[in-house]
Amino acid sequence: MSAPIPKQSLWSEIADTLAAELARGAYRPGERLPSEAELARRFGVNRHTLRRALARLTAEGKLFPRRGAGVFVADHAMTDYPLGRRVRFSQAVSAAGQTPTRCFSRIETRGADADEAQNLALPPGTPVHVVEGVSLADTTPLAAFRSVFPAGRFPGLPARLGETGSITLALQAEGLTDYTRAQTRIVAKVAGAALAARLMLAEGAPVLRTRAVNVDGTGQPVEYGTTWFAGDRVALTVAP
Amino acid sequence: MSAPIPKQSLWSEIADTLAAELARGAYRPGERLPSEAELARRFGVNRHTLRRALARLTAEGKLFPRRGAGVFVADHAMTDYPLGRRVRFSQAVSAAGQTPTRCFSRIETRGADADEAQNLALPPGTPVHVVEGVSLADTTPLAAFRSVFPAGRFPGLPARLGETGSITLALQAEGLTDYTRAQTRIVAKVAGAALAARLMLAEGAPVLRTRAVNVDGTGQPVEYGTTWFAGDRVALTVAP
DNA sequence: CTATATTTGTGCGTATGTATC
DNA sequence: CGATACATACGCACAAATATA
Repeated sequence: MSAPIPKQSLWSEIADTLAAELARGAYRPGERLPSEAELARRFGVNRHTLRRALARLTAEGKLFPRRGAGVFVADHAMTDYPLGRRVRFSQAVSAAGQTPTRCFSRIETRGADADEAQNLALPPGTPVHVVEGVSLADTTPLAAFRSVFPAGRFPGLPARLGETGSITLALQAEGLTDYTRAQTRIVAKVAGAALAARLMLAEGAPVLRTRAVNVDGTGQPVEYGTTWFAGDRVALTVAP
Repeated sequence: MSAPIPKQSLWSEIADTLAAELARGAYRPGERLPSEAELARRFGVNRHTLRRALARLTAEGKLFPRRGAGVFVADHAMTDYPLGRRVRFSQAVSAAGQTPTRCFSRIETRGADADEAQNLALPPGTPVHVVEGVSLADTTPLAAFRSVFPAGRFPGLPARLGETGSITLALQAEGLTDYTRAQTRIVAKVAGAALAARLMLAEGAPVLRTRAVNVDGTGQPVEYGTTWFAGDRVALTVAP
């Protein structure tokens, strides 16, 4: 006889069990799970042990806890986001049959820091417009962004942004007819508290961060943009 | 009077404090931190509270705990990985001044599942070769991969892989002179237990997963590959 | 090589805070 | 308002891996 049990940790086994039940469709998306206390009783463990299992499923984007309300099954709708020469957020969301929205949370003008200055090919401290906001599909945040523009070249940009609600249109109004993406760097991060709040994600959820410099027809940098995509709601696609 | 303190959670404040000290360079990469017990005393909190702070820094890839030994400062060397028409892992690692290694952990032939069949444009159940392994820079795992090939077209592939140790060379030996990447989908995930072990990462660490289909000159799929990159060791770059 | 101390990982119990219903 | 449910924090104990004498 033998006991060939690998002996994982308890919370890990429970997480696997629950993940399998979720994959099987035992709970519908949006549905509430039994309370932590009930689940702890069911598995015969302490509530802390069960919470650790839930924490992993939450980080994987499968569950969504709401304090005071319960733990809910996340509703997954993956949006494909093509990463081409031009950025077309609206098209990507529309193609998925959803309504694109863009919301600016901060627009300010200040001196460029070292990183921004380098990427925009400006001396440090040169005035730049900084635009922050969130992109939504219907009511779900897909991405948070921060874009930096040389203020000297686009003096009226902040005003235009308020009027048009679109970066592309605002740049056109400032005389920039065409611009393209020079290079993009993509890294994976986990959401900290601030980012998690902006994207309505759990802390520790995976995030795709892209950094790109857009240039005009002469190769002059006109925008240095960073975008954080919710890892379990967006898939970036690259076509050659 | 007033208490204008936002009153974050204790563990969150501690995590921020430690993150600032790490960013300041208070501990060198590879150095051991004070033990959890000592740090807990320093901040005047329970060990669990401190551990939660460490957990976040670990998930962010800043720390690396070794059971029985201590908690260490992670040594970060970001490798840029260009995502072009052709895959050149060796070149990317060499360009960073490191030695590329590839190690195959499993080579088997079996029937294609639904997903594999669809991406290779084959009927489900058609025999395919499945190759799994890890790519390293020096001794650090950068990526884990799984590639699926139509077995009918490359009957001798498993043997060739053992001989050459290279997928590109093995395909050449099987008569495929040239192939290109059709499309790539990129998503962010968190590492589960199995993946964390293969990449020598902490569970919950962020991971970039790419899925790509490679086609020959006629557009026929010849490889369906999935790669998991360690999120804090690799940056994918996309050039237009 | 063995024994012992140290250090991280897991698990239980209890209590309290805070948001929701 | 009270009841419910998740979030945080403390304390204790032991297991497992490592380091050290």
